[in-house]
Amino acid sequence: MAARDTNPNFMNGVPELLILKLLHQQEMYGYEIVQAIRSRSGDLIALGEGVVYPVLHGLEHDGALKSRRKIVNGRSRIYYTVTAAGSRRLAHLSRTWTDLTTTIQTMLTGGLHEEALS
Amino acid sequence: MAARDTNPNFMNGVPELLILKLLHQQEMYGYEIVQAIRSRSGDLIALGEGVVYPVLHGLEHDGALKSRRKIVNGRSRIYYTVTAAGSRRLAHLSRTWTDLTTTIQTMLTGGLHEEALS
DNA sequence: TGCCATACCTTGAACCGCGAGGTATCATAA
DNA sequence: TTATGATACCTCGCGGTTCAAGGTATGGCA
Repeated sequence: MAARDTNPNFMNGVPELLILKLLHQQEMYGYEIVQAIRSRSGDLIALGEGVVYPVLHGLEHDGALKSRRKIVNGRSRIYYTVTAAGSRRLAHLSRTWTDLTTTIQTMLTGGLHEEALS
Repeated sequence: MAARDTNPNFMNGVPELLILKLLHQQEMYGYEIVQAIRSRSGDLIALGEGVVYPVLHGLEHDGALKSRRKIVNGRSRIYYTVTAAGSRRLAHLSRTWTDLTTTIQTMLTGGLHEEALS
């Protein structure tokens, strides 16, 4: 429910971004997402369940995800998939994020139109 | 005063990072920093004074910056420079930030499946 | 005189991510 | 049998950051 109109509140939506991306690649359930993010990032990013589940619920509430219950090995899992709206949201978030980080990275390395530095 | 031991709290410290970087390049004062960030980022990043000044004070309090008052054209300015501790802090932050964003970018593009469009 | 740019500052609220805690089932080990 | 750990879901409240909005004061200009 953010929608900051000035800055995109910087990197706040990273969990949402990663979750949307994963689900865009394949159907997954919450607990699986927690571990997938951890392992695919080489343990650099470790989102707790207290982060992932609320994001999942929020995205579903916004119509970006849809879910279905499935029983596997006697365990109940809730699988999520990305809707068309979710895909759009992912594309938009992804682009914003890339623009922002690219800009920052440039400021960190290049600095500006002045390279007389060592 | 953060010092998240798990995740580096993602991108929270971006204002601090940018400010340290600018001051590492040259001595500047608060009002100037606000405009420098705005212009050098092509208006993509617009930090308000309510963000910049507190960060400046916090960094000085932590010994990462030192300041001196200077009168220019009858106007009082507080110029900040980076201390040795500040340089270390910048190096550390910068590295952490780059690692993190690189990882995320890889997760975003590494999918290598079908690609929708813009 | 009035207005805008400069230049500093603080405050309150909003927001987000986080850890801690809670429930329940299944597999394995003691 | 019991107990421990992994699986799998969930919520609550704290804390840290950012933000807009507001406040003070001076200088330049019309």
